[in-house]
Amino acid sequence: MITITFPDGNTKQYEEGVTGLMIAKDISNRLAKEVLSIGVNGEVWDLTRPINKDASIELYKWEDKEGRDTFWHSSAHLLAEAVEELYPGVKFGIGPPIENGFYYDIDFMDYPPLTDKDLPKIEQKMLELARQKQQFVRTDISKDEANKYFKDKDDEYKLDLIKDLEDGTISFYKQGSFVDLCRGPHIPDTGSIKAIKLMSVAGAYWRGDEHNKQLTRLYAITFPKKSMLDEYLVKLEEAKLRDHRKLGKELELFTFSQEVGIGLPIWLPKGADLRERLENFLKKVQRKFGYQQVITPHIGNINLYKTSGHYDKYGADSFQSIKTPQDGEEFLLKPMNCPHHCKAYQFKPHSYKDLPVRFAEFGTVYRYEQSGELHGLTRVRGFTQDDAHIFCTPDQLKDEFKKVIDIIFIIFKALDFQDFEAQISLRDKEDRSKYIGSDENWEKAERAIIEAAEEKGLTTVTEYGEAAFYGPKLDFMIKDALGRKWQLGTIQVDYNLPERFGLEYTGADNEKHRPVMIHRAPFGSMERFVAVLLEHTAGKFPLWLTPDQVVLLPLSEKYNDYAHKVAETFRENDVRALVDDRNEKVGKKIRDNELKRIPYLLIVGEKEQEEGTVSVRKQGEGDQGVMKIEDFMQFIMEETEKELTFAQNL
RNA sequence: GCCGUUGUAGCUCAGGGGUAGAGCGCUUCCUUGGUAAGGAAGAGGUCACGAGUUCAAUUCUCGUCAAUGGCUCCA
Repeated sequence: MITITFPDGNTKQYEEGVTGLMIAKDISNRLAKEVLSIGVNGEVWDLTRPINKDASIELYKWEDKEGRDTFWHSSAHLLAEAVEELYPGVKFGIGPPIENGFYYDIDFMDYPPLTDKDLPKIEQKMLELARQKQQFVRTDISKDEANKYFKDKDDEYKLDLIKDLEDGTISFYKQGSFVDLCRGPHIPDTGSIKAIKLMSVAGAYWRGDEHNKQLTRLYAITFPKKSMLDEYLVKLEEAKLRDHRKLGKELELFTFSQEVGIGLPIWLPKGADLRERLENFLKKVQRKFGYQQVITPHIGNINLYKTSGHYDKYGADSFQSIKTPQDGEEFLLKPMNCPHHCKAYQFKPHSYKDLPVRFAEFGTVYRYEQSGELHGLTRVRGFTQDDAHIFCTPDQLKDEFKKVIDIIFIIFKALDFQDFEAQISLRDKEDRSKYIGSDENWEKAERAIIEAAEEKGLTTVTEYGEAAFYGPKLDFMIKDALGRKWQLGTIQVDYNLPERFGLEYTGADNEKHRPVMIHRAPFGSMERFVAVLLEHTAGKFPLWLTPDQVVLLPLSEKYNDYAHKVAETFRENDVRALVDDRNEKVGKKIRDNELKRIPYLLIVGEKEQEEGTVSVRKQGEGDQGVMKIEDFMQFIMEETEKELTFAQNL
């Protein structure tokens, strides 16, 4: 007998060789139907794999990520089986579960390129195979046997994978006619896969390396119930309604023009208005934190970027230099603000007593992003960073870093971004050639970030190879409506540019010292931030941010003058008000302005005109009754003020 | 940059080898209204661009450009 310990601490005796499925059945038949995999001493196992020793276990269902991953991973095998039947001779790469479903990378060899039209056929095949309730059977296998199997199959991708595996840890899984190299685990059989949707086909380089062959990646999702698939598809449709590109158009915030150039956003009046308000908000916060605004040019002499190292790193893949009538004179559109700010720092000698010096600028930069990477406002070629550079002594570094984290928290709280991920981005462990500066400086910088994040109690993930070329970063990632992660706020520690530019301050010892630099941008860029904000709010901005706070709806043309007069009074008091004086019925005006996400609609007719009132209608909540003009103005000013001070005093 | 998809009116989209359609929006007129779409008329399109096939191409083929879902990249 062995002892099985459950998550709640209870234990129970079982025969040696008991399986997860048997334990689940022992608890209840219903659980046995729902369970997908089992955690055995922290490892996820098949439900059919015998447990031969005492163990702590946890049963995973659909609600658990481990359960879903097992389900989707098994679905990936099912996809592969279907594809192999329909396209004999294809070769398989990898097929992992992802956040929403799974994919499989497949080399379709000489078959014509797969298109969307081929997907339903594969779906049908999968359903047909699933209904056969094929069991997933695990076999432990030696490295030699594994190699032989895939050599016979002539599958260089699997052979490539086996190369990195240790003998004795290799297993195969078989379901139906399909055998795959796989660590597992899997669900007991394909019968529980009831709903299947192939989402899209994409190209993906083998092992994510663009020098390797591009395989065909099939994205798909499956569910144990048909209704769950339907729900998922509805949710997807709803997410698309929050797409910032759609909302940006609808709300007239920004646009693009091929004639201006791809990836170069044009901010329309309402968008510019919104952006200005965000900028002013941050400026106020930064003033409190001791920042000073500077303004620097959009271009800089090419030599500036040779000094900084940007030209060496990115020159070839950038917008090319701007020439002047003067021979040999070249300028670059600035890809970053830091070199300019270094020069601002050097305008006069600094004493240690001056530090930290904090230079802030909404600096517009230009980067030649690959055309396939451009994406709405989140990835563009010209954008404005809410940039600042802090020049401080090494002693001040950690404190300064922590203060920047505070600023980012203020912003995230003010705009209700609760679901973010803090990522520490360090150097690539293997390839140091991508970076400038000494190991010693890098280690110092990396340590400072790790410690500051820890002391702030941040939960972080660490990514190697994600650092900037001059220093490590702490990045704040937020998801868009479709769950794609975007980097917004970033804080970077840099010992290298101060060295390259020869920055100095005089210490208490009357000797010259080198300051440390912090690069930071809490929004990241105005473009990306507004995009993510749009998706989070679905275009319903808080009162203090929204371009139009109030629209007056005269009941008929007779009351247009009254409406305009009221709106004018509002505007004189900084309440952003418009009049919808179209020759339409009030129901129509309400509908149109609700769709434009105007927070307050004020209906005015005969009664209101006579009494000096407005009939208030709140977005999404309907009629709020009648108020005196002054009372409403007072009310909305207070609401706005309340939001703003709340935001700024966080 | 690579793989897939898409490109028709300002917007959302239908259509299809014989040079174009709807709804919304816009203009004008009627209507002057009480909390999510009042009515009528009208203007508006080199069917992304370039080549090829054809008596004839917006439609078929190829190329280019752009958008889009991914991959790679991202100072």
